[in-house]
Amino acid sequence: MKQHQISKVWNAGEKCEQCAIRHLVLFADLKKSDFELIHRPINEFNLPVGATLYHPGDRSESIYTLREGLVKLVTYLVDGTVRVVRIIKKGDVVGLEALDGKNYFHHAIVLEDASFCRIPVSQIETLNEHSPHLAKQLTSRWQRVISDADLWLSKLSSGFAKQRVAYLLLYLAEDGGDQAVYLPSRDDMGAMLAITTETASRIVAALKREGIINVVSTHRALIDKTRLTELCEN
Amino acid sequence: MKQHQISKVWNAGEKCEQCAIRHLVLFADLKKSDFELIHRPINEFNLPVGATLYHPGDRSESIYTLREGLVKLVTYLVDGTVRVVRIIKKGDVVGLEALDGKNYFHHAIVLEDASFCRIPVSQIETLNEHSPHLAKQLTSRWQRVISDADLWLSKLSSGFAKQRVAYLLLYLAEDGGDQAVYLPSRDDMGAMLAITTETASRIVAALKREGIINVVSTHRALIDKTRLTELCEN
DNA sequence: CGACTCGATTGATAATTATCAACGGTTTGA
DNA sequence: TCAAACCGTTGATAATTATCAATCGAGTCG
Repeated sequence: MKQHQISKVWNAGEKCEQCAIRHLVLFADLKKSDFELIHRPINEFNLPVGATLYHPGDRSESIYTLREGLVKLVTYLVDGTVRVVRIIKKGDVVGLEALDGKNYFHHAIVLEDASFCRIPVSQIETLNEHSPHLAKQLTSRWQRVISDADLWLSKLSSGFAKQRVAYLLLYLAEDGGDQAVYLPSRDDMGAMLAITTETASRIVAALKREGIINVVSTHRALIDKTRLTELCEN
Repeated sequence: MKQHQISKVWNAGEKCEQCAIRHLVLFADLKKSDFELIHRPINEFNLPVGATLYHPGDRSESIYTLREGLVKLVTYLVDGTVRVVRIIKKGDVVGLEALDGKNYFHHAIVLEDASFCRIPVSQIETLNEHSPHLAKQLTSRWQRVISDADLWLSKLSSGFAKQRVAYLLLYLAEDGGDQAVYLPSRDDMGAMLAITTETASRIVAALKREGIINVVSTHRALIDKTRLTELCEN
């Protein structure tokens, strides 16, 4: 049975195509014998919108890759204010602090039905001793988190509210082609951009009136990237 | 001669005490024979206030540890706005993006006379094959950068300007004991906190009047941590 | 020494955003 | 089906911050 399951993962090219594990080159470079070793304790699971993957302070023994869906990382300030400090997109890794032996820092909350792959830290450590490729990929993951954080600091947390909203939408649209973008609740937008719910709402409403964004469902909208980009620049 | 120099570094406990390399455990765990291999190409150098360590886009072949001094990492937005996205303190590592084969992302500008230790990426890679301790330390460094970024996002980029200033001063005072804190120019404060120079100036001036901060030299001030903490909370 | 420059400060005013409040539409559940 | 809850929107007003402009003080240079 286990053998069957492992083979399934091995062959599950479709899902793994988007899986961060795939990009971590764990799959590409290891022999099939290693493969069993890797994948046995790794498991996949789903969480619905609103669910919590972990809370701050939770003991961390795994990192997670997001196969599908969207997740926000949330911090509460002493005065009760909520701040979303990061968005985890499909293919991203969450909970990297586990690799440093730290407890989780944030609330990780599902924004869109999510599918995760849980990877025990012990597994990563074992693999690190076998292959240098994993280390390279981890480096790259860390780096991505950092440059993302820089972007949030520079573009999503300064300037006029309207520009921030524009940047946010463009950010959410990244590597999503021309598909409809995830449109956060106005509350979440506020928490992401350090503005109030009302301000976020006003701006989104205005953008809708101007035809720059077109809501197609509760949390999906088509956006005019060109005009949004213009908004950012002036 | 070279032998002499190497021995000098080997024995230079005083400076290395504060050096990130020390914390990276390169020194602690390696044999003296390895040590030569490590330290030959590593060199130390100084830069004065205002100097630039690197520009964005510069080809990166080294990471740097800051032995002494203070450095800011700066980004320019498309509209010309300047944003300081990070402060590098004594013992911190700068330019980690080099390990991911990326060009540098920011302007790294010296705020207080700085002493750096340049470590070629190739050296890191070589060492990584020898010792798992280095990898651990690198993980830890990355983690620190990320949690710092989270702090900047949550505390230094939201809330009222006065609170942000208070947080900034407390942040700069971290692990500095009761010594005088580095007091940035009002321009830099603005760029760090996403407020204008004038607002920063008004707030600093007010804090001085209230006796919460006491300027002892151009860029040094004594601060009342207790009262600053209170400011953050209400 | 005096003119000059630079950074900090302050004032007056405008712009932006927050706050408080109300309303409409949708969904949920009794 | 109706009430309740929730979310988004909008209005009116207050608070905060930005902007434009001027002044002050320290330090520099001819």
